[in-house]
Amino acid sequence: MVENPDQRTRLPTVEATGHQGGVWLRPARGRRDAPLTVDRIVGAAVALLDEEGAGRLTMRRLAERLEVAPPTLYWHVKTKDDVLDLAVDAIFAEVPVPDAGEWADAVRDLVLAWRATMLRHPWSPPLLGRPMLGPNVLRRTEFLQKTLAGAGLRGLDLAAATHGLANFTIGSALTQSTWQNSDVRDAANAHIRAHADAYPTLAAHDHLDQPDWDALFNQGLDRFLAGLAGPTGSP
Amino acid sequence: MVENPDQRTRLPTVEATGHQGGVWLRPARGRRDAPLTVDRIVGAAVALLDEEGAGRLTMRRLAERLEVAPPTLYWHVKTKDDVLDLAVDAIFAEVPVPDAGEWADAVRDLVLAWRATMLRHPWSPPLLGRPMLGPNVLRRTEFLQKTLAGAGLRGLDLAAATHGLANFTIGSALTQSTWQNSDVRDAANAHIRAHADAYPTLAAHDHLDQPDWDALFNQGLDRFLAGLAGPTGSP
DNA sequence: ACCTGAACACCGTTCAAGT
DNA sequence: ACCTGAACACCGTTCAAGT
Repeated sequence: MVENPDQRTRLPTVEATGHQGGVWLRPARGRRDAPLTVDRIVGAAVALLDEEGAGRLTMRRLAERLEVAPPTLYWHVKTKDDVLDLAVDAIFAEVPVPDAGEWADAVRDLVLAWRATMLRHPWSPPLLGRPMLGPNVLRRTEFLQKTLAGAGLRGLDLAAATHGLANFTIGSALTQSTWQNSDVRDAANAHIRAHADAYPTLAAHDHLDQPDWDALFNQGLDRFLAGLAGPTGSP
Repeated sequence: MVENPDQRTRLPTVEATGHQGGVWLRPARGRRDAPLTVDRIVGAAVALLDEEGAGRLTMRRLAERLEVAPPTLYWHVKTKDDVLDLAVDAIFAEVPVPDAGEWADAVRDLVLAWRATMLRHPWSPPLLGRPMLGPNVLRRTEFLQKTLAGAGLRGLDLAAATHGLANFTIGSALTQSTWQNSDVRDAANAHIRAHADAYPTLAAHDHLDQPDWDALFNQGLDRFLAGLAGPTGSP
């Protein structure tokens, strides 16, 4: 896109610097737009992941999108894995931290928003197997555990509730993000129907072709929350 | 490992074929061991994944382990993704399908074995985001749903129970496989303690440094099963 | 039918060099 | 301080060719 890059290496005569448009028209290479920052890299990574999926995120393609040479990224970021970790944490900034209020409502709001964010970025659930220690994730996990502690949970009950809610939510998002692609879902359903002799129950209930994933998740969440107020928990 | 491969390309004289050890000592190239099969490829892939993790599974390294040239794999298998899908299904053959009996016991046995298998192969949980349609996975999912249906669950209750159990189990395995590496866990804990002002609850409860992941999972599972016999479910 | 060498179009990352 | 070209050591996969 730089039409005559050699121009830059010539001695700076008045001709080259002052006339025919001058500095303003000559493409400044490097900092074309804003200067490159970690935030811009992460933003471009999230956009690339949203548009094309995890398999297409490449340091080279990311650099191209930022109009920068690939090695440039490594001045701002240590490895590609760093970019992925930052991208995961970045999307959780979209999850609103609820106001204090009835504990069960606050927990429900947080979990539902958490799930919605993962489903909006379906490349994210498979990445949650890496240590999530970014500020956005930790702040929301802190809120979850604090709210449950405020409801009276202690010790093992508290740990089981916090991890249980997170794990159920993550697992649900992982499953749903797999089957929400209608081509994949239809092929899966056809496969199960074709082997209805081996999988009669799955075939009869269209196990992988749920009409309402939201209702499924909500029922699980309701039961989980009801269980927290149950025999062992004490709120 | 072939000391003099050129020997093979010479005209077959008596000298080359019959003497000095002859066929038996001359390395037969290609089918050195058993002939290559999809099963042997998948077995080698699982071994490689167990020993070195997902990041080190490469078609080239897999071929090397099987003493075969890399393109050879592509006669038996279509893509690397196929190998991954087959590897995931292969490990679930380790999960025993319980005998019929008390439905809650059967479900518990299946889920606990499922979880144990994933934790024995910690590379597997992050791969569960791909369509799992292998016979081992489907047979066990069929058993789970059939057992829950036998307990009287129907419609949304049945779907929510089947997916809920699977999702909770998958999510738990994903989380635990991340934090069971003690180096990662210690670093995470140090990080949270260092920011105890921002994450007071997490820091106070050592959120990521659970002494007993099994107890955590068991409590969640117990509550889930209890909920199935509760207000909405009818068994 | 089954296997291979050579090659293609990529990767992530390093490093000396530019400005 | 920030960016680049060239290069290294890899990838997954294809294909014509061997046996």
